[in-house]
Amino acid sequence: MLNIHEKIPLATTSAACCDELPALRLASDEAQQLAQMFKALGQPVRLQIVDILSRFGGKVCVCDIESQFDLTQPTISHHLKALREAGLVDYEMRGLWAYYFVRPAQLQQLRMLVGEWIGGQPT
Amino acid sequence: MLNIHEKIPLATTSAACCDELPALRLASDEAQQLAQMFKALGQPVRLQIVDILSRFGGKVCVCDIESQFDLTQPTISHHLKALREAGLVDYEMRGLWAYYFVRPAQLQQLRMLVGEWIGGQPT
DNA sequence: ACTCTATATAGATAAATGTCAATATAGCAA
DNA sequence: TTGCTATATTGACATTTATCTATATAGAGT
Repeated sequence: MLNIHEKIPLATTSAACCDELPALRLASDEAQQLAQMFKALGQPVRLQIVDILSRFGGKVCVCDIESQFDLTQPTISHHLKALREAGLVDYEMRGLWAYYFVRPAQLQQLRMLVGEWIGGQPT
Repeated sequence: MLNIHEKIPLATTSAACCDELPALRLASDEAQQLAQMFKALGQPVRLQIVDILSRFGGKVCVCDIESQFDLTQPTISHHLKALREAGLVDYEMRGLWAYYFVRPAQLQQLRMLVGEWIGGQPT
């Protein structure tokens, strides 16, 4: 039950502050990068794309991804780009086809962070 | 290396489709809910708020959260609302003060999903 | 009853996002 | 070379988002 104002008369406005609450552990740039990964997953279509790639566990042709959604090709391409820029997936060209796959190390980063968060607590 | 068109003459346009790629495992509404959690974490300020609450491991006064950021009170309030609506945090009023805390079960859901994704693969 | 304080809500605004239609790019096939 | 195919890029547009200022709400102290 943390509260900087606890036991300080209500009238007092700016109280000496918060050595109890540790400063941000996530440096701003680190938070930026992690947030970009979460954000990429924070869109149902992209979440499902990552789910497809992860569960298939290999390289999947864009055409197969497209066929799972009722969206235009440019829209899928746009979402794939967002996932690439977040570092969550990568791809490889083979002739005309592009094969996408997840980057497990990046997913691992997310799992580790969330794991640290709930590490101490009972489920 | 999945590709519905593999070994089908290029000229052929609509090929018989994709029984190899399993249908979406994440139902649309499930994806919606999970995506909302990821989206909530996909904003650096909210990510840091959750990090603060998780690492402190208890209930934290809004005033203490505000003091960590260079943002106005309504902006922090707005982000807390987004986290609440995603189900990631909850709060409790005590007099004038609101004490926020994480909901570990929801975080657990995220960790489980990501864990399933990378489960088979080497890190 | 009045005032002060902590938090939430409303309204405004600039910026970012998701989608589509149209076009570009580049490999393959005839 | 000419045309077809898979994917990416561009540009437009409506929606959502992050932020602020101003205001509302409601508990506490006097």
